[in-house]
Formats: sequence, C-alpha cells, structure tokens
Amino acid sequence: MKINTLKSYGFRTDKAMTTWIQLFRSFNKIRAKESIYIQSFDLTMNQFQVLEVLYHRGDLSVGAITKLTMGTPGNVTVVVRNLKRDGFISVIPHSKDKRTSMLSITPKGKDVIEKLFPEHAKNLESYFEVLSDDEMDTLFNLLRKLQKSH
Amino acid sequence: MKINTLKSYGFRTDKAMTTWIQLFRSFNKIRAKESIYIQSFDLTMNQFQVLEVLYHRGDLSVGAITKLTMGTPGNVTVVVRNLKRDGFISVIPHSKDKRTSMLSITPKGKDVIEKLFPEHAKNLESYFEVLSDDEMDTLFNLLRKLQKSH
DNA sequence: ACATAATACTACTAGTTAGTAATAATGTCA
DNA sequence: TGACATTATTACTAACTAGTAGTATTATGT
Repeated sequence: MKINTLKSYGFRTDKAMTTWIQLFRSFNKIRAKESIYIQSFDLTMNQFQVLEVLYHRGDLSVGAITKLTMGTPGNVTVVVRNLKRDGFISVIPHSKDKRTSMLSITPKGKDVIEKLFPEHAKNLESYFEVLSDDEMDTLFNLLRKLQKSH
Repeated sequence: MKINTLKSYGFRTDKAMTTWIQLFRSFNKIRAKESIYIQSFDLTMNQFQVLEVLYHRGDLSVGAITKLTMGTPGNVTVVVRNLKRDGFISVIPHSKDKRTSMLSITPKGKDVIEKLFPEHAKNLESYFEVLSDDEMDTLFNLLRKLQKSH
C-alpha cells in the first residue's frame, strides 16, 4: 500500500481542481437525494427531466429536448421510448419533415408532474437552506458566469 | 402547442430552483468536456475516477472506493470488473475477511493516469479561467457550505 | 442531380438499482 | 464459556436504463 503524494500543478490549477471537486460533490449529493424522491413516482431522473420540459414548454422534437436537457440524440431516444411505453407521452408526426416528430405529454404525464413538482421544489429549497439570500445570489452569478464562458 | 406558465413557488423556492439549474449546467458542461478528453485514453469517466483514487490513495476495498467516489457498491463492482478485464487494476484477497479484497492499480493503470492527468488538470484550469482568484475562493466556500450541510 | 446537412435511430457497451448471498460480529442464555 | 441465533457488513448478480458510435433517412443547397 503506497500513497502517492498529491503533487501540485500550480496555484490556479490546484484552485480549479479543488473547486471542481466541490462542484462535483454538491451536484451529486443533491441529485442523489432528489433521485430517491422522483423514483417514488416510478420515474428516473432522466425521464422526469424530459417530462418536466414537455410539461413546461409544450410539445417538442427530440432535437429540442436534447438541447434543453443537455443530453444526446441517442439517449433522448431511449428515454422517450420508455416514456411512450409507460403512457406518459405521445407522438405527433410532423406533416412536412418526415425525419422528425413532436412529442407531447399525455394527461397521465401531466398528472404525475403536477403531483410531484411542488414537493420537488420544496426539497430543493431545503437543500439550499444553509445559504442566505445574498449567498445564493452570489452562487447563482458565479455559476452562471462559469457556465456561460465555454 | 401549449405553454404552461412557470408558476412561482415562493421567493426562496424559486431562488433555490434557479441556482440548482446553474449548478446542473455548470457541472454538466465541464463533465461533458472532460469526458471527451478522458475517452481519448479509452477510459470512461467512472473508470477514470476509480483509477485515479487508487493511484492517489493506494490500495482500497470496493467499499472504500464507493465512499470516495460517491458511488454505490453495485456500480463500483461493475466498473472494477471492466478495469480488471482491461488490465488496469488487480485484486489482492484479504487474509482474514473473506467478504472483501483490496484493489490495486497495475503499472499499466499507473501509466495511463500519469499520461492523462497533467492535461486533465490544465483543462480544468481553463474551464475556471473566467473567475478571478477571489471569485473562485468564494465559489469554493459556498459550494462547500452547501455540500456539508446535508 | 449531386453533395452536404440535419434528424433521430439502432446496436453495443457501460452504469444503476434492488434484491440477495456470503461472511463476520454481536447478543443471549444454558 | 460455548453454542446458537440474530444482526450487520460487504459486495455480487440480474434486470433494467442510459450513453456512445455509427448509420439510415430525409431535407436543403448548388
């Protein structure tokens, strides 16, 4: 058993790495908790995300969902297939462009989102409880700056 | 096509939700980019994470890796199986406790980490380029506070 | 008409989860 | 104390979901 000393890669690099680790942990902890809540409604996080975007934005193509959920066309296809199978969404063929079609949330899909969303929102609020209003604003702005820069 | 108005769930709840979205986007963008780099060495992000922790911390059990990588015993088992198959790690049985064993990085595994890590670190640095030293400190502290509170 | 672009799918591999098996540690009582 | 039962720990398996690379189909531009 040998411990390799964690060598330094320079001031800014080390700073970026430790910040990245905190970002990773924060994201993971919150997502893991919400995942458990969402699964009590028999949805995976990916399925929830697709359903939620269809609920809030209206009918969308696979491509549009891909962009909004930051997925890839391949995995959205799979998630959509499972949502169709379970009756949460339906497909409306496009009249002109035969490559694409619109996906639409069904009453069953709407129902489950309406049931789970308010508590989902409350859960998120509770995870951020430790931060003051100002701190949350600062965090929001820094993350936004980070995220927009690439 | 019907747009459901995004209703408000209250000041703090809305704030938490928008901050969560930024956290999600920041994490995803960085992870997606690094994933492409890591894959050019024929490793998935999960495989890289396990290998990296074995490189930096020395031999570990599945349970220890699970904690350090925030995974679950089941998925670490699978990742470890693939790393074994590809010759990146080897298994040392525990003398006393027959339930567990130690995992150890092989020379081949060490080699690939040493090849990819310096540029990985530089990549991370570049993603955080847009933030000043002070901003990065603030971001680090806020994320740490968030992450430790649950 | 031909080349290029856009769209989403399929097939394959990896990851995730719930449930379980194996082993070890602890408790109970004669 | 020793035998047995109970509980805890550890990690695996099986079944399902997600992710990726490559491809087929349709549309658009020249």
